[in-house]
Amino acid sequence: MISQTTLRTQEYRPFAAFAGLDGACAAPGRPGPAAVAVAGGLHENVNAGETLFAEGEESENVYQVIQGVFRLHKLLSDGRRQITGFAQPGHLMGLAQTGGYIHSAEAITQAYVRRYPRARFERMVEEVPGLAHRLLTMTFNELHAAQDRMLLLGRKHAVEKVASFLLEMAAHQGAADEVHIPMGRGDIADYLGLTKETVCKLLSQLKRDGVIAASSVSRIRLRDRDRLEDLAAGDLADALQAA
Amino acid sequence: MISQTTLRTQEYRPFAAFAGLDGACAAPGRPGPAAVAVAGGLHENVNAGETLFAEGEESENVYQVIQGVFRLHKLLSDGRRQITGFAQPGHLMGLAQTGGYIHSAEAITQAYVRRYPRARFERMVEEVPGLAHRLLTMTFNELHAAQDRMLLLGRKHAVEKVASFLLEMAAHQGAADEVHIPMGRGDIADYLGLTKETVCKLLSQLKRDGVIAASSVSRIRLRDRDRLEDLAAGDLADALQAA
DNA sequence: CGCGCGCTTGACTAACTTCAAAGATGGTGG
DNA sequence: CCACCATCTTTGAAGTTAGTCAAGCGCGCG
Repeated sequence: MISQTTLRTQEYRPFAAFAGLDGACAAPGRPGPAAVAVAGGLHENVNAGETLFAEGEESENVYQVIQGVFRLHKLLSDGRRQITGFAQPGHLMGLAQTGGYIHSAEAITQAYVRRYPRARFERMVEEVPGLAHRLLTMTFNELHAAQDRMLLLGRKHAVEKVASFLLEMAAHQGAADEVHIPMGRGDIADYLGLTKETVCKLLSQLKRDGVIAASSVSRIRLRDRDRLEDLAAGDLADALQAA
Repeated sequence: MISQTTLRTQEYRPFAAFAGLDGACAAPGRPGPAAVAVAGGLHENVNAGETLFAEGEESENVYQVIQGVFRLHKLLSDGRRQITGFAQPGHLMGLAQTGGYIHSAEAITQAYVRRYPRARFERMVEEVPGLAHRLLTMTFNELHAAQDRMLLLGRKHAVEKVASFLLEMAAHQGAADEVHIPMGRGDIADYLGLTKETVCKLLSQLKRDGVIAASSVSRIRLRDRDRLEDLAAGDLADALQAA
């Protein structure tokens, strides 16, 4: 059986189903800095590079991304970092079961989020019909994506990881061939379990081989999507020309 | 901030909350091979090495492990394998949202499972009060564990992976110092993103250093749990004696 | 326009894998 | 009950991939 893993990853859109959360509840809540009361939550601004919440911290709020991109990461004590995901508009962040947040959230770009105090969010889940079920669907999809990423982290080679990443980004952006990469090379590396140097070298190699082209550091064009998909799936791993 | 990641992983027990599913529903359903009708599902036997379901297959059933251990894995087309988890008693398997199963399930030991046809399971989730919420909790816990494993796969060194694995197994078995390892070295390797040879060599190294002892291949005694926890957390990575 | 940070590249190194072979283990049948 | 065989585990030597270190480049911001 041919694994469809990579393709499935590309099709996955986290939390798109949650868009309908709006207007479910409109309560006061103390406005934080730069907060604006909006139907169902407090609208807040987060600047690029700012930390929204940190791993281990008491989980007081649930956030939904309105605009911008966040990185979610975990750290080892010596500073090694694993980015467990990027949160794009629609995505919920900070859903901790008990205890503190399970990862940190930092804005990669300037961003807006909607904030729901934890207790209020939980009340909504109890009261709004169908919300628990939608949350369940979203969480399953997250889990599914997490398992694809385990396969990537544990078993894919560096080129395969980079190819998978490019296709995943493309899928999030409507599968156009021109992909915008909002995060830096270090973030990509910590997402794929590589170093920033390795990411650079492999992007350069893909450019040399004509699989991709770059109009700028953060804008990449997928010139040969089939080749990229074969690479991401683990076929043709050695089909690229040597340096 | 010191990451508590590893400790949290150890404390995690998948699907323990689901024990109460019993007796929720008792319907006929065609009995499969060796199937016995039991409150809430069909009781089935699975022999060691048998495949319960395969990645991509139409997801017709949801299973709960009654006895035994399963490995859940995904494959790349050239045979590289990533084990995304081990399912122990209480654990639900085969919860696919739409389309086929997201991974394969194979019995490591002789096992018993309870089978719920998919439609029936979904009806139960709708009808049994609190079940959706319990499922949500379980899925969050799964996701949490998956993110810990991303950190392990992407950023931990080989010794740290093996140490983490031993502690995770110990935590599943009531944290006693004598740990039973039901799976082979190859399974451990495919779970940790290593090769079986590397797993062997590092277990031997841990033995030489007095951190663990082995009365048999599948029975390991944790002699210095503190050291093992430091290793698993990524501290002391180089504190072991060289070969 | 200039400066700084992040990106890129190359040479070297280390960690893990691969390959090969010997050593346990346990299940089966004589 | 023991011997045999297949399979899994263990160990060592050689090979590869990705990481580390170091230096130059270039984009974008002020």
